[in-house]
Amino acid sequence: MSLDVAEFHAEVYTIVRLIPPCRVTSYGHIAKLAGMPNHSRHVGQALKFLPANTTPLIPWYRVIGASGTISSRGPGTDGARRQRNALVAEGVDVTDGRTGDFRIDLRTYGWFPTRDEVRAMQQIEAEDV
DNA sequence: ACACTGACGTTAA
DNA sequence: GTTAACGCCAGTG
Repeated sequence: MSLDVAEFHAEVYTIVRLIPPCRVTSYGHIAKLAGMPNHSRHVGQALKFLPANTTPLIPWYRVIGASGTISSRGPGTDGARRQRNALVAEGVDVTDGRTGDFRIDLRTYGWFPTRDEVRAMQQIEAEDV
């Protein structure tokens, strides 16, 4: 069974929507929750593919690297800075590293549920509607 | 087929 | 605490 890219992206989006406010998780953890533990890079690819304004809103800015740093989009881009602003606006404490990188304390803000917990959350979402 | 890239992760030093 | 070297895998040229 081959994996459809669109299907993977959709799976990523449904999981990212479940991240609570003021919490962050990593690309790799999203990949695990989607059942693709070695596709962390493609989680980033899925988020990059995301349009600016989505309905429902997908909190892409709550996804950071496993080391607790906001991934750089390369020099000359402002994506990382916008991500930091979005997190700060939510009340997340973002510290500025020496080399201009942005760090978040995962022990405080990290959100790393199991697949079962995510399934339970999806069940609750379905009931709420 | 080949080399290189990327919003990544783990490990070693 | 840090950086460097791999491993990873779908796209791209």
